[in-house]
Amino acid sequence: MAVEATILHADLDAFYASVEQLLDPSLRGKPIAVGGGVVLAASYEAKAYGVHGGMGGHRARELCPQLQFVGGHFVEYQRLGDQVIDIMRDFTPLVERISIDEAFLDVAGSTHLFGSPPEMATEIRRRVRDEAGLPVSVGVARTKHLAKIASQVAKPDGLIVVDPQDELEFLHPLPVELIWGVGPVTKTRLAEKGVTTIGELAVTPSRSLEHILGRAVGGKLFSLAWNQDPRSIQTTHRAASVGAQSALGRRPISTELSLRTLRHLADRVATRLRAKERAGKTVTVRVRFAKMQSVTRSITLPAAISATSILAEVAHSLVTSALTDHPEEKFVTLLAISVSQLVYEPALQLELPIELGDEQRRPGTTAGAARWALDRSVDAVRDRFGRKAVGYASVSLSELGSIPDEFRELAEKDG
DNA sequence: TCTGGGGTCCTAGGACCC
DNA sequence: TCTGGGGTCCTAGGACCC
Repeated sequence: MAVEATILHADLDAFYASVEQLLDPSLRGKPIAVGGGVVLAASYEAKAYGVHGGMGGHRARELCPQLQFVGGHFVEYQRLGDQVIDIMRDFTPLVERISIDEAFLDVAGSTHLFGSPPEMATEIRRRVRDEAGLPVSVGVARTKHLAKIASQVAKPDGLIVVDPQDELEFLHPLPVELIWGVGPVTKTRLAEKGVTTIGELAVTPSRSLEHILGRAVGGKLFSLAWNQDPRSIQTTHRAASVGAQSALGRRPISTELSLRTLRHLADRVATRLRAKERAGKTVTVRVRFAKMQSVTRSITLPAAISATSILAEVAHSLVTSALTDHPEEKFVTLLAISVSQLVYEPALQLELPIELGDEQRRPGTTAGAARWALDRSVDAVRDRFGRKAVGYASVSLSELGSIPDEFRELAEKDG
């Protein structure tokens, strides 16, 4: 029996920029960039000038003087992203969302309802265009890996179906960097060996690839070059870590800056942990110095934590250790906190309001539990009255960086 | 190309245990 | 006490993804 291509990969085109052009018709057809200091997303008109996500705003203006920078409508991004995913769920429950604007679908079980996979892909594209007003590219293939490559090749606003008997004909002429997992470093290492296409990769002995790239990467790339991809659609996933970071420009190292920034980051991370009813045992900090080189320090604690103040203290001690090891560094350009080794930690039912003093006086209550209880009460207040209602420290965002918090919640980098 | 934020996975050495 | 082999956890770094 013939194997069918039933995996779809759908990817909204230049998502943030497309939303801005949808909301403001005067921006349509023009080169625009979402962001400011850094380009978070560029419209296809801007990409034609070489502008792409992650690029500094200054450089982008050099490439495209008439480039128009627009602010972000973050609530709209989330709403439209959700709406598009909901359209996909009308075709199958087997939807794996991998970011705000991208998802895999397995439609093997719904062909009797909606027709062939290419017909479903066409209908999804039509509905996303009609109902959400956005262009979306779709790849259809037998494996996730190939479906994703097909959607990238289909961009912008296209559809590519790879029949199972044509897989290698489609795959082998393409450049290696289209493979998921091949970035600039791997691309360069392969190019040094004369390998630039997936077909050339496929005929390179896998032992040789493992020697150049390491066992895992080499073996994986060899398999993917022959379209061996056993991954299935995963409809649920739980995060393995929760983190936050803050770019600082170029600041002289000081305890004051470290404490204030870490307090803010710890608050962000711990609040999200508690919202997920998670706590973590391992705390990792990253310190980036001038010239962009960074070091990490981590510690695994005997118990999982989710309290803001404990996290801030642990992070501070780790950062201090990193700075002590690098006395030659005079500037820090970024600080980051991440918590991993997560465990489930259900929220206790607490009576509000909580008096911290009472908690501490209660027999058998540790200081850690008291702080945790304080954190929970702060969460509750914020739920009701908004984030700004309660703050641990008077750290304003303008002091920490130019990117508003809403940007931090949504990660997209295209181009 | 002078760089924002949130993640995943892999490697490698050392500690520690059996 | 010149001494093997395997497994697991911890830590630090790096490549990559969206």
